[in-house]
Amino acid sequence: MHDLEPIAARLSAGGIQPTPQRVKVAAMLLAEPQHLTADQILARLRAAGERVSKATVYNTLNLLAEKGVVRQLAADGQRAWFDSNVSPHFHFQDVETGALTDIAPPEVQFERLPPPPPGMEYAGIELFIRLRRV
Amino acid sequence: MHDLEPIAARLSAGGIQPTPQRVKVAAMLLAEPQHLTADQILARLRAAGERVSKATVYNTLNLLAEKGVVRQLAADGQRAWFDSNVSPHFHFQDVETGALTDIAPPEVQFERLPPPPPGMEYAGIELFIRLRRV
DNA sequence: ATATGTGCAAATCCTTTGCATAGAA
DNA sequence: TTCTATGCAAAGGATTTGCACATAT
Repeated sequence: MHDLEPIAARLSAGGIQPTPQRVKVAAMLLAEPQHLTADQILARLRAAGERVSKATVYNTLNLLAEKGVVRQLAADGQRAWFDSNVSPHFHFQDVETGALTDIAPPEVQFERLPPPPPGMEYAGIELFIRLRRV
Repeated sequence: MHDLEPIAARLSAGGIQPTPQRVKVAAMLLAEPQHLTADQILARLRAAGERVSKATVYNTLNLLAEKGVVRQLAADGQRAWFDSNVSPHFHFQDVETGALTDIAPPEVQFERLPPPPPGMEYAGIELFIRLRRV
């Protein structure tokens, strides 16, 4: 793992103290556009020889999501998925494997969306298009 | 709890053997348009004096969802939500409380949607508009 | 010094499973 | 009878928590 400085900078920019563990967790997810669970990230860190605890991985991912450095997805009712891409976009999901694929924003255009109820405002839009094999 | 006959009929129509427990579980959810977790349904059944086991509630809800009698939602990464409304519609979700509210289909119109990838077909669309207090 | 972060194991929450019993076809 | 459903408790997976230790400010 290299190029940790820009990752550390992104954490700092998000108001997160860039500790070595946090930078490693963030770097693993932000390495490329992808969707990973906490356990997958932990496994990859371990496989890469890094020593990070499970608690720290969870703490860090929650913190990153809260600060907007990564995006947390509710893709299934069982576990949280973390998306390295925080710009607006949508997802295909294979109903059989659970695999997630990005849909670029121009692929989805809304002709109409409801106004938020009184006293509320939009906090985000999550669109999943479930796919099955033909 | 009354009017169980039409519920039993809906189960039969869905190819589900309408046992007393299944009818009670289904009746509790289908009583009105609502979104409930398995545990909420179990608690309400118990509060109503019904004796149904947790395993049966889970088994039944999974079966109902599989057969299309109810709809299962991945509204958060922690637990499954069950929706009594199986006709196409979308949801608001309060990011703070997790509460779900229906959005009627005409409120959302898509000007454009991506075609499914080769060899795949649409299995459903799930749209959550997250809301926060202003 | 004082705040904050980390690691471990235990605890918690949600869901499924194994298996004996009960009920339906 | 024979197949299917139910209930209980135990097991399982994902996540959080408590607390002592380590690290940063």
